[in-house]
Amino acid sequence: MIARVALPIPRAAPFDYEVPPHLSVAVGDRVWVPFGTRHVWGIVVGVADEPTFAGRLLPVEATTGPSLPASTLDLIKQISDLSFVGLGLALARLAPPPSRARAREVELALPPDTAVRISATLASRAPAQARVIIAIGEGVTGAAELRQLPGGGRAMGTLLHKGILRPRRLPFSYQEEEKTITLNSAQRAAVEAIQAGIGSGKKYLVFGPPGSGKTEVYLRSVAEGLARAKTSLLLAPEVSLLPQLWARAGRVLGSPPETYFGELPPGERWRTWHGALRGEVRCAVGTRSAVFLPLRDLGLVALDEEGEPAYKQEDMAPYYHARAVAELRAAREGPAVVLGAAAPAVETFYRATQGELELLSLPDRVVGARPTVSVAPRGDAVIGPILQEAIHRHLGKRGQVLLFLNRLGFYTGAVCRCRSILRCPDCEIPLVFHLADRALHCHTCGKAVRDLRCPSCGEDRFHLFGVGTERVEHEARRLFPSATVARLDADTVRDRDRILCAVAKGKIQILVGAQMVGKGLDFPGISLVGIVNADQLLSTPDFRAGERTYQLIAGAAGRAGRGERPGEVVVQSDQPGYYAIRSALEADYAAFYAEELGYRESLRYPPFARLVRMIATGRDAEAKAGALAEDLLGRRFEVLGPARLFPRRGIPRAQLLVRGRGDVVDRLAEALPQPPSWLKVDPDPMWLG
DNA sequence: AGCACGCCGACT
DNA sequence: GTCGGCGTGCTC
Repeated sequence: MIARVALPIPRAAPFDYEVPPHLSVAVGDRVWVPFGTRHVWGIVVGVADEPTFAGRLLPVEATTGPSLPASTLDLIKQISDLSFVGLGLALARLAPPPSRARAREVELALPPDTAVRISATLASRAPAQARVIIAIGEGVTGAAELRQLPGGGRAMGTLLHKGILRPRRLPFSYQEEEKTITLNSAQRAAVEAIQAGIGSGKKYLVFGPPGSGKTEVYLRSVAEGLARAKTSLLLAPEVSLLPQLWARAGRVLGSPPETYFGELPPGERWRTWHGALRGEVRCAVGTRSAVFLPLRDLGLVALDEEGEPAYKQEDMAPYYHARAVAELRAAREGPAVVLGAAAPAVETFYRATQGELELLSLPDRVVGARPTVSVAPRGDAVIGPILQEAIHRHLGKRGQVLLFLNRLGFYTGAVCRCRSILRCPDCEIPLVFHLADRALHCHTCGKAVRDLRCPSCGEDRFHLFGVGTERVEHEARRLFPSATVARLDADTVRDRDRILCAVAKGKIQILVGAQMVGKGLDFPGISLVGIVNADQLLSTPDFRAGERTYQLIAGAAGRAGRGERPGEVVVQSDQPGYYAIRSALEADYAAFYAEELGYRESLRYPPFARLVRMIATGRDAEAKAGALAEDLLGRRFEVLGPARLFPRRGIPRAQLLVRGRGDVVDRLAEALPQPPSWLKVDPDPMWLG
C-alpha cells in the first residue's frame, strides 16, 4: 500500500511512501518518514495501491495514529488553498505535534495552611519536598526554578504524583468572586435566538456596549448546547483575556473548560487537541488557533470582540481569520456562530444589515455605569495638562489609572502645523515617511510624494511623529514619583501574569499598556483610562485606521468604571472633530458606521470590494512586484501598486494590492497556481502598509 | 523548511 | 593552499 504524505515543507504536493506490511495507516494519521538526509513527521492525506511518483519509494517508519478527523483535514485543506500555502505546512502549523505534557508552572492543590502543615511533617523525612512547598509558598511557580532546588526535580514529581501540587494550566492565576447573574430581557431574547440556531449553522452578531453582558449570553448559549450534548468553542482575541473567560465559563458551566492557544506548552496543546479528537472535550476556550480544534458534535463557536485584528493570522502562513474559519465550520458541521462586539468590524456589521447575520442588540449596560468621556489636546507633551490633572485626581481618590498607547510607533506619519494628518491624494490613506529618500510614500498605491502641500492650509513644513510605551512609562514615573508604575506590552509579556495580578490586588497605581491591555480586561479598581495618542492610530497607513481608532476608544471606555467608582476616560487628540474620534467619544457606533461605510463605498474598500495583499521579498523586490503587476494587469486584474515597504531585517519588500469582487481569490488561484517562494499572498488583509 | 552541493574572498 | 560565505535545487 502507498501512503500519500503531506510534509512540513512549502511544496504543495504530498510525497508517496511505501507502507510496510506490519504497519497500517489511514488518512489523517501522523507518520514518521525518511526525507532527504533526515526524518520528519507528516500527515497521511491519501492512501492508494499505486504510486504517482515514478522513482524509488522509501518506507513509512512509524505512526502515532490519528492526528485529525477527515472534517478538520478538509477544513485545513481549504485554508491552505485560500491562503496560497502548501497543505503540509498548513497541517504542520495547525495540528499540534505529539509531545508529552510537562508542567511548566505548578501550584498548590491544597489550601496554603494545610500545605504548611504537610511541609512541617515532611521536613525531617523528606526535606526536599518540604523545601519545594516552602518555595511555592514564597511565590515561586516556575517548574524550572523549583527543579534547581536541591533534590527539587524528584521532589516536585513526587508532590505532583501525591496530588499536593498540580500543574498550572493557565499562564495567569486570576480568581474572580462568585456572583449570580440574572439575565435581562434583551439577553434572554439573544440566548433564545442562538439556542434555535445550534446545529443549524446560523450566524449571529451580538451587538452591545461594554458591560452589556455579551459574555453571559455566550456562556448561557454554551450551557444550552451542553444540555443537548453539543460541544462549544469560545474564542477571545488575546491570551490575556482567556483567564477571565475561563473562570467565568467554569462557573456558569459547572466545570472548567479546556484551554488552547499558541503559547500553551506543546504537551498541553497536544493533550487538549487529542481530548477533543476522542470526544472528551465538551467546551474549550482559546485564541484564534483554537478554531481548528476537532471538537465532536460542535454546536456553537463564539468569537468575543470579533472586530479585533488579532483574529487574523497574518504574520505567518497559513493566513486565516478565525471568523472565516468558524463560518466554514458552520457550513460543514453546523455549529451556530456567535460574533460579539461593542464595535464590530464594518464588514461584519454590513453583513448583519444585509441579513447574512442575525443582529441581536443588547442596548443596556448591566455592569457599572457609562464613564464620562472627554477629549484633551496633547500638544507637544506626552501626558498633557488635562490628563495629568485627571491622573492626580484619581490617584488622590485611591483609584487606579490605565494609560493606553497603541504601539504602532513603527510608522512615522506626518502632521501639518494645522494638525491634520497628511494623506495620499488618491487613496486618502495616511502617508508614511521613508528616511531612505526623505519622501512621503503611500503604502497602498505606491506613490512617492516629495513636494506636498497640506490640502487644508497650504503649508509645506510638516512634523513627523511617533510615541512609544517606554516614553509614556518614563513620563508617568517623572510626573507621579510616588505612584507605582508598570508597563505591559510585547516586551514585558513574560511578566504579564505578575503584573495583572498586582493590578488586580491594587498594588499598581498606573499601568501603561499597549493594545493587549485595551480589550475585555475587567479590573474594578481602574477608574481612569487615558488614551495617550489617539491620533497616532489614525495615521496608520491603512483604510481601517478609523475603525481601529473607534475600537480603541470604545474598548478603553469599557475598561473604566467597572467597579463601584464612577469611571472616566480622557482621550488625547488634536483632531477631536474627526468622525472616528467624535463618534467614539459619544459611543455612537451607528454614526461612525454610517460615515465609515460611505467612505468605504466611495473609495471601494471592503465590504464593497475584496483585497488581496501580495508582498514580494528579496533583493529586487520592487522589480519583481512590478513585473507581477504587469502580468496581473494583462490578465484583467485591478492592481494597486507596487508600493515600496520598509525593509524587514534588512531585506527589501514591495507590496501589491489586488482589488476585486468576491471571486478575486479564486481567480488569483487560477492565475498563480503556485506562487514563487519570494511572494506572500494574503487574502483579506487586516493590516496594510 | 532543512540540508547538500557549489563556486569565490581572508586566514592558519 | 583551505575554511567558509550563502546562492540554487532537491527531497517520495
